Amino acid sequence: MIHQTDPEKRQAILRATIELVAKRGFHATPMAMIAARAGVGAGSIYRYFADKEILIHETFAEVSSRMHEAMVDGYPRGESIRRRYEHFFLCMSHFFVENSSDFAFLRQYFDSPFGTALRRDKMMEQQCRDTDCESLSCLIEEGIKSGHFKDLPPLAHICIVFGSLTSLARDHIHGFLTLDAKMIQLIADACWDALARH
Amino acid sequence: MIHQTDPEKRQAILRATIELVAKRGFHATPMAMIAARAGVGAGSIYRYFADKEILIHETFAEVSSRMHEAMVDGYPRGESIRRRYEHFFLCMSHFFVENSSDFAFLRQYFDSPFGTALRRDKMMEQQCRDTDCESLSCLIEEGIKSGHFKDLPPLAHICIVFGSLTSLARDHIHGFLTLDAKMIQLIADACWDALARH
DNA sequence: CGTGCCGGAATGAACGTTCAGTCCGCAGCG
DNA sequence: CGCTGCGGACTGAACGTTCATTCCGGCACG
Repeated sequence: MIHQTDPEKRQAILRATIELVAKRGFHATPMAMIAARAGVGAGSIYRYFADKEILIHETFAEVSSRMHEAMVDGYPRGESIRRRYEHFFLCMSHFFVENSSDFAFLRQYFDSPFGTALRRDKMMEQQCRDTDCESLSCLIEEGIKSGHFKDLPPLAHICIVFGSLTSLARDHIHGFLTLDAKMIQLIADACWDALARH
Repeated sequence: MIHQTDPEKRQAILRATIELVAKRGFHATPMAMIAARAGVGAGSIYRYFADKEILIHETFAEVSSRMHEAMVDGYPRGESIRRRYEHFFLCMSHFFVENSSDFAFLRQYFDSPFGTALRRDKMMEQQCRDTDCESLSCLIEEGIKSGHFKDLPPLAHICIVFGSLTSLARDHIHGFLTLDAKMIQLIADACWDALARH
């Protein structure tokens, strides 16, 4: 059994994992490097995580939950669908821009055959478990039913929003364009046009 | 110096690399496995590629050029901007759906810190070298200048189209939705709404 | 019978994981 | 209050494995 005696040390390991995997990719970050960056001995990681794979999965869980928090915080419950859509779009953009390591880690995680199908489901599940359904997918289903949105599979709408957003965030991080508040708003409007009936 | 005595063997190695990296990820496909799948000895790979990194880069070049071909084939030169946009969208969708291993390989390549900045530039460059500029980015610049498209950075438009499309292709391959011809057309229309002024 | 490509065993480096020893804080005793 | 002994978290050198790369005996072809 693993005793997690020092939560700070655990956090340090998680943070080191995020930063290194984000910058170097999973296959190029040895455990020893993570340990060095976290300021712990190589063996100590195994006090907190059974092996490398579990470390990666738990790191994902941590990032995912932090992102979920950011999304739910300040959700304009009960307001118009357009405003709620904008909340999601702006929150995600800001989260990705502000936490670029988290973002890069997530991309690595999802696109390596580490987190395929299963994990995406889990993420959706997690967000939909809320009693008031404060998730993008619920918003989209609502929009389709109410006739605000085009009659496409909900997942197609999600792909348009998420796909655009993550591509933009990536290029922002690589320095190819600048996602300031004004730009984010313009792009949110553009993506809205893709979703909306006209 | 490397003598490439047998072009067929070289192709077999490239194909094996694409399929294995697509399915298992780069860090989980040893050279020995590639050799076995290609039906050659472990040492023979080094007759064609100096090391693993070069093998990956050249595999990317091969996939990239095949994709470029598919894109240029049947380009409706001189027709309306809408029709040319649709050509790109439909070609890419079909290419990704038909060549799902190529697609998965490309995603792995771009999102691992293998092909960051540099490679994306190269891809754009390659497409723009054509005298008639049969590339999506040129199309978009034309659309912005002519007032058909919103006044955003061209790269933002590209992110919306590429990002949506690649997310959709991924979910199609994972079986979460079905990209048939009709669906692709609907989504091309939706993305057009994101690009277009209204 | 020579020549040069080929395969796959051999090699050495690098990695994940382990474990014997170290260190630290505390409890109990003098 | 100080000294000592103890428990367990921590360390990092060592281990066994895996992998990229090399090397050489054999084989096919001329």
